[in-house]
Amino acid sequence: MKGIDQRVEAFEGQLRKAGLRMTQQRRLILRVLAEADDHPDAKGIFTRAFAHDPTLSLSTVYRTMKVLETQGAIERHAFEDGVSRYEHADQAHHDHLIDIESGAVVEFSSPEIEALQAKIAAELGYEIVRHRLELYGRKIKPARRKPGKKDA
Amino acid sequence: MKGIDQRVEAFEGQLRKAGLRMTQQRRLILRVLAEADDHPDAKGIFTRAFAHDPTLSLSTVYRTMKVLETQGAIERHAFEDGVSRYEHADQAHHDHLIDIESGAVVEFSSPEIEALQAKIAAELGYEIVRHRLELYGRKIKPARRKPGKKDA
DNA sequence: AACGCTATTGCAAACCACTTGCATCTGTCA
DNA sequence: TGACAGATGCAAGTGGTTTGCAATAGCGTT
Repeated sequence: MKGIDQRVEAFEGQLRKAGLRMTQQRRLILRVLAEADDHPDAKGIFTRAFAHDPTLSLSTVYRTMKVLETQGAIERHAFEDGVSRYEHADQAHHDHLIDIESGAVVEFSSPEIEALQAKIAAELGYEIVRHRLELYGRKIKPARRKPGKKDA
Repeated sequence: MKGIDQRVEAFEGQLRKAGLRMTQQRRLILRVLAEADDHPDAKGIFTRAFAHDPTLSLSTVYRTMKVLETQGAIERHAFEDGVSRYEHADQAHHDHLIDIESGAVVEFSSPEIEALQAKIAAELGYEIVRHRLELYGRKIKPARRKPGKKDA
């Protein structure tokens, strides 16, 4: 948990520059996001923030998420169930592996895949603007052995 | 445009086997899907089918899509806008490149990427059940030259 | 420190894609 | 041909997200 306040302050400057305001609500939502280590949806963010400010409304959360996304402060993802989930954007690019049993989201990145994507797109006459890569899988139950190398 | 009738017939047998019925509506929707070379959504399918049978209802389309998906006759995709789009499933596995300017969908497949995905998942202790890979890009305007190699 | 302009908020209603309850209709199979 | 269970149409219901509007509150200015 490092640098949450700095992040909020930095974002405040960013907002100001855009002629927007740093309100209590935005500060709160920003904090909730910074403290989250998962990928909460709007309702999840609302619930956590609501605990600190019972006057907050869900629509403000939605509106704030849009502002944050426009400002590039967060990223929005929609996994299989279709609901938008958010994560703060101050991390390196990565894709997601979703555990279809637990719903857990694991992040990963693969320069090789990115390179291949670019190559494929180029061959089709396109340049990639963005992409979406999600793997849906289930945990491999490791063979009951000495925890060395595992088979397939 | 080959084999639409055969496809419909084959699917009829498949339905029967599952204790389901081949209705006029399903026949019609199946035909619309077989004739489609794009990735229409429910409303699009409805519109096309409705032209042939004005008594058809949108809910029947949705219900039919669910049946078709369950039977493995079609695949459902949800691109960025979140609405479900469908395509018949009698083709090889592929992913999609979406032209962000025209909305056109180009299909492609890359065994190399698939292999990398499996490798990455394995390293994280997962086996992939399914995945979603979408590239969003824009057409590269070719340099006005002899169509040889192009710059960046 | 108070002022005013305008962004922002809360609330409720609206939207949109999709689903569902129910009465009716229609494949299917005997 | 008849009966029964599956399928349909319609309208109402869901669930996530957006929006109109009047009230509130940042923030630069005085």
